[in-house]
Amino acid sequence: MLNSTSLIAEARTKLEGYLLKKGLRRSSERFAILEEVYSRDDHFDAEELYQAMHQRSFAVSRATVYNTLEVLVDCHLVRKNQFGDEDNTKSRFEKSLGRQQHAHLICVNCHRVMEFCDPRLQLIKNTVGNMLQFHVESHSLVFYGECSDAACVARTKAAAEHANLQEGKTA
Amino acid sequence: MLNSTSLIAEARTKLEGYLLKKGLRRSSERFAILEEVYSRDDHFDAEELYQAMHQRSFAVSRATVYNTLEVLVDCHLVRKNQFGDEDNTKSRFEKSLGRQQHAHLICVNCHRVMEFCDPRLQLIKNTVGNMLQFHVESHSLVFYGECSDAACVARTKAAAEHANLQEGKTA
DNA sequence: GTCAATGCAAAAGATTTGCACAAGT
DNA sequence: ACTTGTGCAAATCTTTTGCATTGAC
Repeated sequence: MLNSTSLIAEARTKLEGYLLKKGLRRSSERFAILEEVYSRDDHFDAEELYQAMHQRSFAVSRATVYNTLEVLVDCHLVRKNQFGDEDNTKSRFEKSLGRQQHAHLICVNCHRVMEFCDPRLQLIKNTVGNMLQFHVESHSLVFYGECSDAACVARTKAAAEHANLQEGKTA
Repeated sequence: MLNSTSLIAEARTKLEGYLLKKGLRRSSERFAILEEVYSRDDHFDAEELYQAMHQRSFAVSRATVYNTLEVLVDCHLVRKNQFGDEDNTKSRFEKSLGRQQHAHLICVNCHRVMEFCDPRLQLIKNTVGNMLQFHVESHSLVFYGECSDAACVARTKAAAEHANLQEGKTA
């Protein structure tokens, strides 16, 4: 298992190789954004990354954030997710180097994101490719449900009771 | 297996029951939209539904389309999907009555949508719920890859050759 | 020096919202 | 009659784009 220091070093090297191969420029913004991405362990959106870069006093524009995230996704240093939970319109990103593909669990109440690996998914992937003559490149598996975090459960229960009262009134 | 005539009848009945239970009104728009949804076999977005309603000469506003789709999703007559392919920002919908949950395959080249069922997914679902103390309500499994449609393959191959030329020039 | 990358602000596209009117209860 | 649903247009939110400037090569 790689520690986070060598992980970022490996990521930097990989990005460098990719940029050279593609004839893209090794701008300081690209490496600074990579640094920020690899310093985080969460599933962040473009705006959060933008804000974090500003707090880290390496201010980049939103355009550069979006542009660079696309580059990082292209060279497989970042994975892009579309979780269809509360905010169906924005993408969430995570670093990918040294981390195997995993499923995501989204709590429909508190929007917490959890991760889960299951080797059976790989078997399904193989079957689907063969059956439908489809060359599978990647996948996304998301489970939606209710997490067991105490605060979330309490909040949800209270909200449900409130909703029942409302329903009782109108029905 | 239900035919489409009885399917729509069942859907209408179910919607009626849901609206009554919730104290919502049985507006003609809601039933007309349900009708349109159940007459289709594809994965459509809100705008396509809006346009279809206008061609069917039952003009409804976009606001009503969005509002009604939410109602139909709530009562499980419609499923809402976020496929993160070409258009990461819009949702695609499909009727759900009488159709089991399935995985989707999205061709990254032509954006064709295919469906696929695998019982092993259910097993994963059970495992994940138990392991992480998470009550799974629903899921979304999407495979991205290249389909084997002749026209799509030819188009993609031509595009790839063009891209290689470009890369050769700059690198 | 050249051309791609950045920053900014404006544009675009999907969805939501506020308000006046229509219609289901 | 009462109050929710609808229609319209404006607002919102994320992401993309155009253009002038900066910086990597």
